Amino acid sequence: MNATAASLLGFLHRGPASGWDLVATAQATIGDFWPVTRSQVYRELAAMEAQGLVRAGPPGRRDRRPYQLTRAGRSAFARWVREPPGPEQIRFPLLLALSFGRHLPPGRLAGFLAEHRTEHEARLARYRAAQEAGAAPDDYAAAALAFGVAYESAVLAWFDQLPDRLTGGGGQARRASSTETRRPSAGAPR
Amino acid sequence: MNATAASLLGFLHRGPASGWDLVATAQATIGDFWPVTRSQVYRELAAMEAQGLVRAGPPGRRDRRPYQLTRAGRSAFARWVREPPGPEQIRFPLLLALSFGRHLPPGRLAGFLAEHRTEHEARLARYRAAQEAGAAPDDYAAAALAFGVAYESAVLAWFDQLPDRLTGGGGQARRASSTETRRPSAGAPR
DNA sequence: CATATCATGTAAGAGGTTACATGATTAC
DNA sequence: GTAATCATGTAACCTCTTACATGATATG
Repeated sequence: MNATAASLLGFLHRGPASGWDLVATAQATIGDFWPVTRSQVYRELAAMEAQGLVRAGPPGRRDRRPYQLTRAGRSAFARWVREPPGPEQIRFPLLLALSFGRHLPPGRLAGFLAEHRTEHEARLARYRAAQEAGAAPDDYAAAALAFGVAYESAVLAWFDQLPDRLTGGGGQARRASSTETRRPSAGAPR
Repeated sequence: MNATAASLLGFLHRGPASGWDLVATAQATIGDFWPVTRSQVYRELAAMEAQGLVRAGPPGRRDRRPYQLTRAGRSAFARWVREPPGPEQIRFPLLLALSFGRHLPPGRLAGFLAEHRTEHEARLARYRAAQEAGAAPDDYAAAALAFGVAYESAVLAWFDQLPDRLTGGGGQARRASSTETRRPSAGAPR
């Protein structure tokens, strides 16, 4: 039982849902730390139906095919959720680029960093907004959201403590003094 | 050109190396944010040799097969490293378990959290030790290491701000506080 | 001479991504 | 009627993981 499939079983505890629904639910609730694609959902649903973990109920409007938990599915989920979760898997291409920074032309790395910083800033804003809107339905979701905030905050703080040499760009040109007219591109001021 | 293969090309800039060497180098330098397995290394080396990006030099002791960069390999790497790095991929089973916390028996989630916290504590200690030992050969590696410290610190801080209801749970609570006699209701809220 | 370490690889499969392909219904 | 959205699925491919299999050389 893989975690993606198990998560679908978890969502089905709320009631019958179609593949389409499950994609939406997954994206909204666990998408930030456990990406799930349409392809996977339909594949896992088919596999789990074959295993008797879910059952397609009466078809709805359009081509809607709502699935519901079977007793076997319920217990498969219960078994899965009690197992100790594995370590997190991280793959961070930006750090890879950073590691090979010596092979990058001047300013290029600074550009990469600036782009990613912007991205993380946006994500933090999104999480904060969700927090303030009270979007989390329970303490568990709230804790997961808090993780997002903690993570993005840490990433931003990390960006901001990087030496100017890496973020300020222009190769040997470090620390253009108070007159910052030199670099129009990505090494944006914060 | 995938990032794993490209990284191997990157390492080969330091001089010829065997698959074995490259596994060790990769684990030591990028392993924390870009895991690389033996299997991948040998496969990618074979593939890159077929593409003319690397060439096996004269065999060494034992069955050692040192590879070196070709000019094509050098330029393939140069092309790769200039491309904007993609977004980080994170998969965090603990957060998944947390999200489904309502389906966990009391105390179980607390146990998971405690185990992971210990793990992250150890990693932070390792990174801090590496920093203090001056293990980073250059500013780039130092920045990557700093990321590790920032990340692990944030994770620990997150653990420590979780509501008692989640961490204080039933069974194997870490950090048993002075009032650990009450029956916790970890699985109960809403 | 036995054990640890160095060293290379293959096989099988799981899991994930991207693109392709199709059709039904609703809203304008 | 036409565009947007809902809805399902397939195909191909890439990447990564795990386990298997083998042998050479150092070290004690």
